[in-house]
Amino acid sequence: MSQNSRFAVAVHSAGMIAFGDRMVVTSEAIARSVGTNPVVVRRVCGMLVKAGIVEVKKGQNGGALLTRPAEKITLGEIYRAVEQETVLPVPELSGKHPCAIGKRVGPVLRVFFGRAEDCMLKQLDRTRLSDVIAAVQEKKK
Amino acid sequence: MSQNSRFAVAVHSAGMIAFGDRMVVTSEAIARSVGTNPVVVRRVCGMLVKAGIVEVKKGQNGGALLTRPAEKITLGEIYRAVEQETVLPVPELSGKHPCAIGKRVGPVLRVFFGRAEDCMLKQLDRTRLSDVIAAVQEKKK
DNA sequence: TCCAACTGTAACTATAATGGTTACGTAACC
DNA sequence: GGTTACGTAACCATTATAGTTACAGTTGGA
Repeated sequence: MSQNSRFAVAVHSAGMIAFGDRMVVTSEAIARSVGTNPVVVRRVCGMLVKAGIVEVKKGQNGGALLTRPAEKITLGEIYRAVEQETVLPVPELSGKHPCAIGKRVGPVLRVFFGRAEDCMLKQLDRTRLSDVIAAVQEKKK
Repeated sequence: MSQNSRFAVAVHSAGMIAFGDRMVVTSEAIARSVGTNPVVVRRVCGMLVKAGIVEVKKGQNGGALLTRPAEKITLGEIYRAVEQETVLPVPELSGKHPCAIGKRVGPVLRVFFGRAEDCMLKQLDRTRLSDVIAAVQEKKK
């Protein structure tokens, strides 16, 4: 798995935390549900903490807790919390570049690619964590 | 550069080919403009050929040619030609998974993530190769 | 007909991002 | 104080990708 599954882990984790309605959830329990290692979960949750999405209590009976109800958390927020790289990267070309036209292309592509990525993010912003949870429960019955 | 710049290379290449209005363009010339290696360009162009976007003539005076005017080629088409992986991957979890809830999450995430990605692709479909070329020329003056 | 110019592709290397794992220091609760 | 859980560093394995070299095959022109 070289592919980036941080976002998926983050959403899954946040969902689990929301599930534990007011109860703190340990990284170990989340890891079990996600199917990964507690350290991986803690890494991701650390980013969610920095973004103000979850709180973490240390020590005995410690674990994670959402800072807000799941209705007020969007997937876009979570995405931005754990990813900073662009999805459609345009490589920086080395300073001394011979082709005059080639030099202009990069910035232009960044504009167009950026617009496309914005569309994706807008859709993620429209989706709330509670929507995900609802869909999972829907499937349950 | 471990990041995926195939799409950027593909669009840049297609743009160059369009520039050579009816003239074939060699992989070497494209590579110079893109700032990469001719083999990399040929690899990407091969995918564009498979997608029916460009034609390639071998042999002396060989090179690439668009199969259609740039107005009829969208960035979405080019994207699909060179990328198949999803942008927001959800890891497949190993068959025997203990958590019943966890097992349901993956498919749900794929649906929501897929919607977001569709938005991105729709925007790319709205953008034509000619738009990119125009923007580059715009910048020129 | 032969040669020069291109492409297609295989093979190999280097790089970088990521996930998994172990280990250990630290904080909090009983 | 001991147990529980987090935070983080450190390291390894895996994987995707770009870059590069090499070479066979094709094509057009001298």
